[in-house]
Amino acid sequence: MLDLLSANTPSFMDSLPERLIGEIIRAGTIMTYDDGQLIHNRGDMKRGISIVVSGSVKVGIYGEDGSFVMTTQFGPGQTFGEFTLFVDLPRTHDVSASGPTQINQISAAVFNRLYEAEPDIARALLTTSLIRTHRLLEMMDAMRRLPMRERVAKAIFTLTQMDGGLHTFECRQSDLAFTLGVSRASLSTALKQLSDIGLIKLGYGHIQLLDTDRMRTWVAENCSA
Amino acid sequence: MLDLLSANTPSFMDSLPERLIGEIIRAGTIMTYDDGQLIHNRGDMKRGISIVVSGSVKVGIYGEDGSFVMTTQFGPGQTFGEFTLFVDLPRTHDVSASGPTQINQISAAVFNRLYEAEPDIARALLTTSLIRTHRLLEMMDAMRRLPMRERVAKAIFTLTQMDGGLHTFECRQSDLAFTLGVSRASLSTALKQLSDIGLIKLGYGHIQLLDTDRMRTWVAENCSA
DNA sequence: GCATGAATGTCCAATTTTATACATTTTAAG
DNA sequence: CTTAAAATGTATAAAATTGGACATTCATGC
Repeated sequence: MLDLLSANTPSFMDSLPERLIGEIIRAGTIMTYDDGQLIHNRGDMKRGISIVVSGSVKVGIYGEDGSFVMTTQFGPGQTFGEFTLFVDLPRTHDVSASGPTQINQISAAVFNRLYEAEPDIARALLTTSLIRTHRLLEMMDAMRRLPMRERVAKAIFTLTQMDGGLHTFECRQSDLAFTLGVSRASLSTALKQLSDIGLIKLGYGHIQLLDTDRMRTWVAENCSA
Repeated sequence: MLDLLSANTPSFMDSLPERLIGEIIRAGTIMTYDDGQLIHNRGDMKRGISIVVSGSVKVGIYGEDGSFVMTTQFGPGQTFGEFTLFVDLPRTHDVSASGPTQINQISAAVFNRLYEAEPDIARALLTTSLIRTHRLLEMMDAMRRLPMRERVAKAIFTLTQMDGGLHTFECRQSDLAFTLGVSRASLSTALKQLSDIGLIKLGYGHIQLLDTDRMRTWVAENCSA
């Protein structure tokens, strides 16, 4: 799954103390969605927090023309929509199921009771929220400051860091382009360049990181200062 | 101040219950900085939370060539660096004082004691963090999906929403361009277009929103779907 | 092993954005 | 009123990115 926003970090459910996990599960209703089915609409004001139980969701925005710009994808244990509980703002994204998916939907009223009684819920949400902000800031600065090649290298590095240093990851270039919000043509060119430098090896349906340390060094040198 | 990240929203200190304000102030050390003085460096791992007491700070990233891409500017009551307390990640940005500025610097050790004892601190941080994430997502999607003109309109609308519907705001086009991370030439063109549509009126050192409602409608129609 | 659909590599023209430069307008100081 | 500095408006060429097209390569089922 191409989840740049929370890859390689503990989810909300992971961050919760044991005793609260059951509480949270009991607090909501498990809803089932088919592949592609809409879960939330951008602009909605309805309040409530959603937690992925199984499957995954795509988070992004549909254009009038039906185009979809994806921001991230969330898997089991991750939450979305939590800001609706604390701030009176419309939802920023359309969320739909990617494959058969179960979501634990907790209403604002029920969640707030738990939230007030159990400080550790705020602490767990805070940790995941801060990590997301950190990632978002990194992504945004990459978009603004870095040329395509560097941006792509950084994204690949981030993605391969999950699963504790997996060296090859499965993904079609079109999916990666979609996740990064760039055209497949540009991505292909950038990947070719990284391949020429010897940082990665391109395959059919997968990308191989040749040398994690060299990549780390290269990203540090070319993407930070 | 051109603060797209938290304009028109309560700061951390605002969100804190009365009785904790004094605690937070006593927990840290007030540091004084001159205009332009560096407060934190991107890449630093040193832990601690910083709260603006007076003045303001510019948050962004310096390029090797000395260029600076600003992400946001924070004023009194707002925090930065809080993620270093919960996550072992390097700082994402360079932070420097904008004008004479006082910062309340609280060490990780001291802050954590308060944080564990007082759940309302986590709750206050969570609220501001979620608002920032919301803004960041909106900004990022604007960058990816919207043409310059729409992006600029949206930014102006966001900025004029503070102070409860101020209709004119002081700023040089070069500053606004800087904040939005675009060239002054592009911004100028976009502003001209918005002016031609009749949404804004351009002045020397200020921009006037002619009709808040029309602008709201226009932004809703052109920037959302 | 062959056929077929899927995925990749690459080219081009069109578009967007930038950097740079310079003319014009506005402000404020003398 | 004059003048200089500051800010804005605008033109041009260069650069980056995209969308579309198409040939090539790969994987898989038959």
